[in-house]
Amino acid sequence: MPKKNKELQKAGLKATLPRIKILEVLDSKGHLSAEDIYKELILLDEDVGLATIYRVLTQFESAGIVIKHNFEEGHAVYEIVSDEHHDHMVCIETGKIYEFHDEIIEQRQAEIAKKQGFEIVDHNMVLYVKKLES
Amino acid sequence: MPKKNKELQKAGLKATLPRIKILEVLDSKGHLSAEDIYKELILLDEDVGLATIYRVLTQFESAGIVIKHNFEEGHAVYEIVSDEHHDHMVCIETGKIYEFHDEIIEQRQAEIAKKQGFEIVDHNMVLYVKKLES
DNA sequence: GTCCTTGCAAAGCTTTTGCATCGCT
DNA sequence: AGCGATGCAAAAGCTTTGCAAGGAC
Repeated sequence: MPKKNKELQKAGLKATLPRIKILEVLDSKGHLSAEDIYKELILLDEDVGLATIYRVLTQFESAGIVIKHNFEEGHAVYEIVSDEHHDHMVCIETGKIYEFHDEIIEQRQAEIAKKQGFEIVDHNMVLYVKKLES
Repeated sequence: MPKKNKELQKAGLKATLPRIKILEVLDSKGHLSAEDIYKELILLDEDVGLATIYRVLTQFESAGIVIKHNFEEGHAVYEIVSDEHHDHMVCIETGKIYEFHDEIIEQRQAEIAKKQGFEIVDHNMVLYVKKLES
């Protein structure tokens, strides 16, 4: 449990209650918007201001603790950075988010960039899908 | 030149001056935000309200005339739909947008979705790149 | 003439910021 | 104690909407 404190201190951030709670919620629930986290914390009887959540998420992003995604719903969603990179698949019927990783695609992307004289700094790939007829 | 009128009528939209002008600007300048188009039209001495541009772009999107992209700059950018699908590469140093298409990646994406019991409805792939050291 | 479109202003949403208070270390 | 962090409320984008006036067919 003091693991999260270490994580925060390593990033130069004081281990405050709001920050720890936000990390915990992200850990257990995955892909959330600032508002989602806000509501989640209210359910847990933790009174954290929405502004604080935005500030903390921005700091976490700079520290490399979370990634911010701009899927297309008019708001950003955040997730904890895991060891291995992955991309996302969003079901347009259920809104559920699935993760996947494909080395062949990653390699092609690097080649494509290189062919034009670039190197990849980051990338973003989202597949919008729906269940196949059964 | 009456080509744009036909295009609009086919979509069930009256061929009004604002709509024609917006199409022309998108045709010549590529990837633009609503604000970009607004400024561009002012330069051309065409007085079109920003709200109209948003409304027209939304209609164009529904009609399949333009695509809306949510890159990550806090605003959407639009481009005319071309015959062949393509993805984007954004240079983080210059902000320039490059287009590319890769059949191998497209196939992998379809396979990945299928393996999980889904079919792809749409997808979004953006590579953020920078120039290789020369 | 009818119905769709437009422009302006106002409202809506997500996100950011100012400032006094509070809380880690 | 000191300085960073928080909360509230206000402000700042981008985008949407209501409504009266204007334009296409």
